[in-house]
Amino acid sequence: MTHPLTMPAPEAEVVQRDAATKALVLAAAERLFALEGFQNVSVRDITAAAKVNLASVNYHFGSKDALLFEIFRRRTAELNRERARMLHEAANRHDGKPTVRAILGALFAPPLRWSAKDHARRISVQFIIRARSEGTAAMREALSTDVSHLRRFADALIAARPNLPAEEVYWRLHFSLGMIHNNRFAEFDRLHVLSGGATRESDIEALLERMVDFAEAGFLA
Amino acid sequence: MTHPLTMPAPEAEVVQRDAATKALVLAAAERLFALEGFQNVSVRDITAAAKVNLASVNYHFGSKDALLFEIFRRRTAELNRERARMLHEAANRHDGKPTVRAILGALFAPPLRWSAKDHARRISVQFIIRARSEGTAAMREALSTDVSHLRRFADALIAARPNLPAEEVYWRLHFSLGMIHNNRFAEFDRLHVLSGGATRESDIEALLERMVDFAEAGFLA
DNA sequence: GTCTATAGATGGATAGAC
DNA sequence: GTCTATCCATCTATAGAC
Repeated sequence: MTHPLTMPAPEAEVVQRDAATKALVLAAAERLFALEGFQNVSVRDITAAAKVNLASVNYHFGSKDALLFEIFRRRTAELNRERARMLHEAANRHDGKPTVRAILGALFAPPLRWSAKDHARRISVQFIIRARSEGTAAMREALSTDVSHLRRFADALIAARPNLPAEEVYWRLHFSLGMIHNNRFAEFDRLHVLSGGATRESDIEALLERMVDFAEAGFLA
Repeated sequence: MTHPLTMPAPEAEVVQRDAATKALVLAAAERLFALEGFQNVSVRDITAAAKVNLASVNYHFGSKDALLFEIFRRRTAELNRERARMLHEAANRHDGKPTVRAILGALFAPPLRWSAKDHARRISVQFIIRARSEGTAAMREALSTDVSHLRRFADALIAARPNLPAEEVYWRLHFSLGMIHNNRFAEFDRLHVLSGGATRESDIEALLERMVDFAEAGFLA
């Protein structure tokens, strides 16, 4: 025991460095994948950005694809949990039968609030959106789980609009999801150019209200 | 002249084979890129599918990226032309001031009709959608031109809803574009699973009307 | 214009020393 | 667990024969 007071035990130190390395890799990978695209980022890019060793990706995650999938799994689980929580709360507020507006709020608010300039999950939303089109076979497979999480939203919407054919409700849900999936940085930038700077995505709550207004009108049509 | 009646002149034959090879490459590349993603398709995959020589991509197009860009350029130009034509016709029908519904029809109809099961451009729509998220730097640059083609649609919508702040109109146009961009094969399949088979994208005209209904309601809200 | 062979570069994965 | 060196597969692009 050479430094009993200034240093942790060797085992603890190893565990700490281990966890730190893993977290550094996860953060760097998520960021690079979200910004550059999955196929445009190499393991070398990730480890260089994270300032860790090249071999650490394979050591901690097994492979590049496994790392990608781990990020995907964590973020979609977190997002789905938050959406389900908001839907549950909306149901509680409305005696188990939430309004179309409340359901759409639960669907839109989590990914939109994550997109706020100072939010810790800002980059995660971009990652998730990208995963929908560029994801690996394993990720596309896992998106079936996503369907089961959408089940509750579809059922709630059908209950909220009992006179509408279910098929119609599914299509409108599809349209609403399209509105969300279009919120990539590049699309915001293009819109900013088109509008001559009039659109600012900085006011997330205002954007959320705009989106809910638009989709709600579509559902009540 | 060995076969003057059964064969074209050698020069014509060469030109014909040339044009045929180029067309075969273009078709195979568009298809593979649309289905598998840009980075997941190699020049070898393309030339194998087109049953032409490996070197022909570089001979006819210069590089893999140039081939990709050529497909992108052709298809977006064709799509924008058709949208502009429909918008122009709608303006003519309404004394130069088309309704929100007619404008949305001109925006949605071309890519949706191309998506019909038996349409020659069915795969092109998938290619274009993919280009928006996976495109190269050159393609993203070219999407600025896309902005200028959207100008007319934005202006027409602003004129059709003069009491609405322009910023609001831009956001609603953004939402409407999101509805279109979400029409990837994978998303249709997922919706099909979620709805238990109730949604069939085979009836394109019905889907077009659903989309216009939804977006029009959002614009009139 | 077509085709084969290959140069030249990149990237995922791993062995083995520490 | 970390790190270097390296293997091996894959890919784009091109030279050069036909």
